[in-house]
This record gives sequence, structure tokens and C-alpha cells, in this order.
Amino acid sequence: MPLLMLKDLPRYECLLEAAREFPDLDPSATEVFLHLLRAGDEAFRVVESHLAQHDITQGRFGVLMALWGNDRGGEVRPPLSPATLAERTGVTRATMTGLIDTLERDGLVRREPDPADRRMMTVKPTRQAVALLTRILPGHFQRMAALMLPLTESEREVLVSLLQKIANQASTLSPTGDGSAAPTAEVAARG
Amino acid sequence: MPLLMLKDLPRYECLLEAAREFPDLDPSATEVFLHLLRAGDEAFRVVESHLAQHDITQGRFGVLMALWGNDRGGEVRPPLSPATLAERTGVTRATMTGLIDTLERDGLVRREPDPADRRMMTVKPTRQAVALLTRILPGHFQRMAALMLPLTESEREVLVSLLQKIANQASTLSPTGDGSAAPTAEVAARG
DNA sequence: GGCAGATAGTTAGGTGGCTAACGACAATTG
DNA sequence: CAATTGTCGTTAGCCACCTAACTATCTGCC
Repeated sequence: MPLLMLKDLPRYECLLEAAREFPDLDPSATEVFLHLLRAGDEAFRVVESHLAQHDITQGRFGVLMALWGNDRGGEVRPPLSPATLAERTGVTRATMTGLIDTLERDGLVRREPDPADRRMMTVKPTRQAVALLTRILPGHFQRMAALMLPLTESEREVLVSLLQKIANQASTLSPTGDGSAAPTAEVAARG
Repeated sequence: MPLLMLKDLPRYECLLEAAREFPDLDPSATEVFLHLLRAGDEAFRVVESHLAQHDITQGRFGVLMALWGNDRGGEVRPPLSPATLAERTGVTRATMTGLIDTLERDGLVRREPDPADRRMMTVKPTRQAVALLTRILPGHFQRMAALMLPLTESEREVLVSLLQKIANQASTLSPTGDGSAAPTAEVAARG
């Protein structure tokens, strides 16, 4: 996707050298950060290129998965609104409007007004969407499995727990993670 | 950034349940995949929001870092071309054209024709770019360090090695990783 | 009832990513 | 030398992401 800054990551010696000039630079932290972004980016691209073979993008796929997940599990659940989809897939409502536009144009989704609240719409997947997912998912799962093939089960557990620590820490640092001023002030104290 | 598909990751029991329906679904692999993308995305956003405070984006920051890195280390190195910058930052040449456009508009880089090869341009950072980086970098390093604070040094080493395994595996699976047909055939064998 | 504030969806404008195709030029090869 | 082949930068068009602002509607409080 769009987030890799350096194709060839800097060697560790270069980080050590740069750390002499910048006391704030933590070489091992920087190294983890760069490897995290690179691994995430490459894993993302593997899946993305597969979805592209079915003429679908990650954003649209996420919407279809959210809709599909809502329609499974026996119980009858109310259809989802654009706002709910935006929240579950992690994009803004404005972005969701665009995604639903293209999905609707391609016949994968239908918009219908919500009978109870006239501000709201409901979004429902069409049969073609279900058929498309049925075609895509096996290969999608195979690729995720193939990506993790080099890792043993215990390595996977370790990796998940370490990634969770980073994600939790990011939540406390990020503006969306609430905390607002406190972490910024602390981090920027020396800036 | 744009790569998270599910804000709240599915619980492991749901993955186990879904695996009964989809024999290709490897629950632990899927879990690692989702955590990897989420952690990468959140870490990315932490840094991105800091850069945004200085009116700069990740893509532009990457270009400036590449230019800055080229001008350091004593030796006189020839200025970089857009094609080289594209390769080092991992985007296409077309994308680099756009990035350089906005950087030039904002007075952070200058384009000059290459005297030796009239197809080529050279891209040089301005003084303002150096000043901007000097302002940004301390906070940038602080944020990377803060993100990794919950990890011990040995955990960082383990994490890097596990991430490397995934990145290597992605290279063998992805179309850019050469291999072209072979991995696809293997992965799709059961599809 | 009536008005203030919150919420849903959209629109407008900007950015950055991609592919495909181009013109200009360089390098190779007959 | 001429022709082919390849490379560089750009352009055009698409998509997805964002923020900010808008309209319509609902909710709650006087």
C-alpha cells in the first residue's frame, strides 16, 4: 500500500551512527518500526494483488466482509448503515460514501432508505456480492496461510502478543486513542 | 493508513468456527495477519499524525529523507533522479512526479536538468527542507521510541526476526518477488 | 410547540497511490 | 549510419483516503 518509506531498510550500523547525532533516536526501536511497516506493507500487497485479480480493492473487500459477517450466524440482524460500516472498517463516513458508490455501481450492494429514521440508509449485499466472496475467499485464506508458513505455532503466539503491545501503545499515543494532550506533551517535552 | 479491514479484530473462536466452513482458513495465520496489519497501521498513524503537524505527509517525508540521506556522510554524491527516488521510496515513477510537484510547489526541492543525460532531471533539497527536517526529526524519533517502549531489547530482536520471516515469505509470494507463476500455482493448487 | 444541538449522509477539494500510454532521448545492434 | 530497443519523466484517468462544510433529520430541553 502506501506506507513504506525505504525499500531497503538502513543497516543497523547506520542507525547507531545516526543515533550519535540525534540523542532521541533509539536504534532498536527504529529498526522494529521499519521492519513492522515493511512486513505489514508486503503482506498487505500479497493479499491486495490477489483481490485485484477479481477486480476488487481492499477497501471494497472490507465493506463486503463486514456486510457478509453481519448476515451470518443464524440470527436475523438489522442491515448495516454507512456510518456503522465506516466505523467497523476504520474509514470516515465520507470515504464510505465513495466506497458504497463504486460497489453499488458494480452491482455488489444496494442502498435502501431506513424506514425508521429518514436520515439513514441501509446497505445490503447482492447475490453477486455473495458469489464474489465465495470465489475469492478460498484463495484469500490460502494466501494468509502461505504467508505465515515460516512461523511455528508458538512463534505465531509470540508475534501476536508483541504486536498487541505495540498496538496498545499506539492507542495511548495516537490522537484517536483519547488521551489527547497528555502523551503529546510528554513526548514533545524535549522537542 | 488505508489498510485496516476490521477495527475490532474477530475473536479467535470466530476464526475457529469459520475454519470449519472454509478448510483453507488457518486460524492462527489469519490472526497473525490481522494483528500485523493493525499494528502496522496504528504505528503508521502515530507517525503520520506527527508529520501532519508540520504540514507534511509520509510520502513527502520519505522523499526528503532519501534526499537528506544522500547528502550526508562526507563524500560528495551525485544528486538523485526522480527514478532513483521512486525506487528507494518504493513508489512508481509516476507517483514520484506528483510528489516532487508538491514538494517543489512548497519550496522544499528544486528540479534541475541533468547536464549529462537530457532525459533525466536531478532533484535537490532546499535549505528550507533541511530546516524542516531538523525541526521534525527529534519528535519523529521520540515517537518511534515511545511506540516500542513496552518491548524489551530481546523482545525487539525476536520481533524483528519474525517480521523478517514474513517479509521474506511475502517476497516469494508476491508478483514483484519474481517467482511469477510458481508460488501462485502452489498456493492455488487446492482452489 | 419551538428551538438548539447532535447525527446521517453527501459533497467539494486536496493528496497520493496505481496503470497505461506517451514523447524525448540514449544505448545497442545490424 | 539507421533501426530497434530501452529508459526517463510526464500525463491522463481511476481509486481511495482525508478534512471541512453542507442539508436533512432526529432528540432533548425549555
